Amino acid sequence: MIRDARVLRTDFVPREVEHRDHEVTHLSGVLRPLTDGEPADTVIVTGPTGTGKTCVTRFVGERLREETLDVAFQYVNCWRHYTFFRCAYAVLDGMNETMDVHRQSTPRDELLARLEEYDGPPRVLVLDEVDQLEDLSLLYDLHSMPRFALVLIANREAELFGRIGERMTSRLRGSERIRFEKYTLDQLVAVLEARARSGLAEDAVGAAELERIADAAAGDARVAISVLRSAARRADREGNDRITAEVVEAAIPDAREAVHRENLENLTRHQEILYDVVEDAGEIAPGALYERYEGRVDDAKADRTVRNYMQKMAHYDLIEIEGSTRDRVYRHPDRG
DNA sequence: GTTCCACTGGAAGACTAGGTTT
DNA sequence: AAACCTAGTCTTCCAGTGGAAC
Repeated sequence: MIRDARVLRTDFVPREVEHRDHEVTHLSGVLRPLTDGEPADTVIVTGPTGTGKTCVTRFVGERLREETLDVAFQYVNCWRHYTFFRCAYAVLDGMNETMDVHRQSTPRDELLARLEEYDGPPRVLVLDEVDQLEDLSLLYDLHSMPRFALVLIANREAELFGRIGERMTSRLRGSERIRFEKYTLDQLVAVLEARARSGLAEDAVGAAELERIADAAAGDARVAISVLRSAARRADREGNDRITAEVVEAAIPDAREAVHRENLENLTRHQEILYDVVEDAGEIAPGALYERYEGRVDDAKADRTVRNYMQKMAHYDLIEIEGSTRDRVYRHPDRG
């Protein structure tokens, strides 16, 4: 039933992008000067998760490379490389410039100098989830190097500009913006149809089933595609040559669970204990949380550290945070 | 309206791990 | 071997916030 598993991965870049013509044209237009060896403006791409930001950017990058031999394209995920050092290192790594840069004890000045020395072809530098960078001064440095064309991807523009320094804000204010909106139900069905056509056997899934998946995904293509994948796997396992309505229903919680399980595995012992406390309580105030956490370990971290842990877990969607001062509560997402 | 105070999150610095230099 | 780097983690300190109690 599965003809090409790659197509069902959420990071797959299709040959044609569905319902994002305007965004594709806009982004290509901004990067166009690179084909003549001219520098291109910085682009800020914003929109909720699963709206095709990363996909469109990669798509445009691949097409640009097909058209022009002399353009390099590089993608860096700032969630995974969230410090100044790791992000700069990742950029250098993509340029094969890291051989003599050692994993540690390399001052940031040297990393910057090395970036500045770059004299290869113009390079499109995509910084995905750029709002996750904890030190945004790297943007300032990269922005001032004309050999790099920056594409900054963030969920919300306001958050990015809120953290960015004033001098950087004024420089970026004039840069191009591309905003992505959530997919409508019909658009999402079209996305799924395209993936099913090239990834699955013919007639493996019907229109009603795709619509059900699209509906459950609530405008998020990433969720939709991973539900489709797990439905296809499930059908395969059960020896079914069609994705039935029952298989779809069973696959919907699968996708959520898989992400959840993966995130839990990344936690440290202390974070795990905090997660357990919140899970047991369902909902808990900060004071009580810390008290119970302290009772369960004999080497408790400082309260400030616990607050950092909680932020991190909230980021992984493992817990929810509500309220900003005295009304703050931590909550387990499946309850309350 | 005023005061109280539980809580937040930024900043600065100590500490640790892992490397290089002398 | 000792002295000296750096990144990353954690702690300490504290101004600020806004809900709750008066």
